[in-house]
Amino acid sequence: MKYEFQDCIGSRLRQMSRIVDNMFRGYLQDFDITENQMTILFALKKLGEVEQGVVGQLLSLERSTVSRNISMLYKKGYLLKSDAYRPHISLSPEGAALVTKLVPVWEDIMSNLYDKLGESGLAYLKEIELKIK
Amino acid sequence: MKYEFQDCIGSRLRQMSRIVDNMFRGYLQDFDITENQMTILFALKKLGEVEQGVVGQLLSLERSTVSRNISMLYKKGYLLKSDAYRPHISLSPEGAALVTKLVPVWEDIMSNLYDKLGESGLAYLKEIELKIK
DNA sequence: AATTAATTGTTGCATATACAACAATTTATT
DNA sequence: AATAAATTGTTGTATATGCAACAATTAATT
Repeated sequence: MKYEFQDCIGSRLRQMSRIVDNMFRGYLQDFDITENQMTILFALKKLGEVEQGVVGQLLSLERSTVSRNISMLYKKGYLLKSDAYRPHISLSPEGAALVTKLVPVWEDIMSNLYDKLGESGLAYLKEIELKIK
Repeated sequence: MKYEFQDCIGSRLRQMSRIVDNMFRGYLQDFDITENQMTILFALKKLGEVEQGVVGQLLSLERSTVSRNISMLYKKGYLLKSDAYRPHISLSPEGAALVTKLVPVWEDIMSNLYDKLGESGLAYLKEIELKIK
């Protein structure tokens, strides 16, 4: 056997993701949203007005997943949606306001993670990301 | 703003995990289990006979998640379970046989990922893992 | 222009995950 | 030994994810 079970890259990425997500959740306790939803709001802040598929493309999320995530954020009032078959979505004023409120919290999380990872850790992460994508 | 949204470590780890999990799923199409379930079977192969909490500890999984994951694998017949309140669980003969069948497939996946990541990528991953845990 | 093909979004179904509340058991205290 | 405290497992609820099948629309062919 070339590798040991504990080397499994899939398992380890999943675990790291869980650990970091747990940390995010701790910081987001007082907010109406989850870490995934925050990611989508941040993405839309950058993207502006787009078809929802663009979000999936950017985040490697399956169509159906995007559909439901968007739907939830829409129900919460954070999104605008044109009423075509493929509606363009964008942040509502409430969504934009929430992003503004979230940014400092997110920066705290990032600082916390930076303390753990260091400059080299960030560079390593970017390397791995490039190679995997 | 110190960081850009696309630098978000949580979001990026989640995405990398999704991408790699998708790849795993492709390889596991002909098997009766998911990539998560495979991880647990592999863990039990190493652990032997343990309380299920040990699995959660090892993989950073919440109690309730472990409970349900174990329950599913048990229903599939891959686990043995003593009938105490905190039963000791272990691989059943079927589970052990499945692990044996899975190993070469898993090695293929690992090779594939190794081709992408290289020796340095693996080292980077380990570094990040150490720093985050 | 009409038909065919491809794309995009939604819904049903299954698994994965965490939190909260609870139940059962084990460990500590007195 | 009896009671209190801590630990462990389960179940209800909510979100996250992907696949398959379908519907609606758009793009391509003829």
